Amino acid sequence: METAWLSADEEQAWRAFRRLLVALPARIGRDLARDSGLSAPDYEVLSTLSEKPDRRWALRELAAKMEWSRSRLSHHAARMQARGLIDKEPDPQDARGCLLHLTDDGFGVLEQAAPHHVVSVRSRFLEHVSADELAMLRKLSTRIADLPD
Amino acid sequence: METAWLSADEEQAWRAFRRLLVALPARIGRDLARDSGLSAPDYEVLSTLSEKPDRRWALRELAAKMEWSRSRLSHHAARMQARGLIDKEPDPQDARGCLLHLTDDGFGVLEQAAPHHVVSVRSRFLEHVSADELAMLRKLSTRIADLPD
DNA sequence: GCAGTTTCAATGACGTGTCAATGACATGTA
DNA sequence: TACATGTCATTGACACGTCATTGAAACTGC
Repeated sequence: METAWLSADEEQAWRAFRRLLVALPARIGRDLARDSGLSAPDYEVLSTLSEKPDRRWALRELAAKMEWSRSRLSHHAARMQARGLIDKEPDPQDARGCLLHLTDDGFGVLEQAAPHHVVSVRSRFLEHVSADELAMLRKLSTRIADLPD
Repeated sequence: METAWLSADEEQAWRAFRRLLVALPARIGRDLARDSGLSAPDYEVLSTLSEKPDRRWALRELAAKMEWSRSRLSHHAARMQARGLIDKEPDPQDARGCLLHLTDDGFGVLEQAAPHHVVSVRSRFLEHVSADELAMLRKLSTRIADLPD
């Protein structure tokens, strides 16, 4: 296209950053699948559920916490339930709602997965970033992610 | 899970960065779909094809250039062909291969899309990043993306 | 209490990406 | 030349995410 609407610096930085945006989650996701048979979304659901003492969370609240749509979580929870990682219970507080509950199997899979995942995040990312860079990246990420949608 | 295997700083930076990794492409992709009816992959295919003077590129070469699998590009090209954005021609150099060719319609859609997309990238990202940050982000991105898979 | 509105989870259609398998063709080597 | 191996695009099965819709239940104001 050769649109001159980004400066050369901006263009190159944006290109490089887009490569990272694609490559990093792909690599960490592949590690996770290979090591534990989980997808990144699986891991996110399991680890968020495990933060609650009773391993139970209302679907709508879990979706809000993870910034997922309820539809997405409903689909994903159905697939994870079919694999025995979580199960669903009626919400005693709200008959429209449901609770998602981390099964013992799901918790076991998460416990097995977590250390591998940490190694993956370190070796794919953290090891290659200085403390200064990490601090800058955190500020930058928060600033941009917090912009309105 | 409360795994203590990332320091608090690392944990927070990784969380913040993951939010960005999800939110930024989603926002820019939604802008693109709203403004031009294109997905981000559509835009990437169209703009890469348009870089060639004759708007033609062998599928395998285009896939390599974009770092896509040939399977992915084959699927995507079929959908884009059905919408009239590109068409396919036999490769005169290699009877196994095929050339993808940007149609006039596809080129028109790209020309209409490009300025909106640039505004989107600016307002969602570049405007909120200082020159120093951008330089650091570029170095960091290149360093990590260039790691082996 | 009741009607209108909002919120909940579920669902189906669709576009998307990955993986493994396939058949067509190219290439390298005896 | 003939055969083995590699590379090409395609295909089908599956997982995934979005959007629009649905029906049930909760809230709201009267």
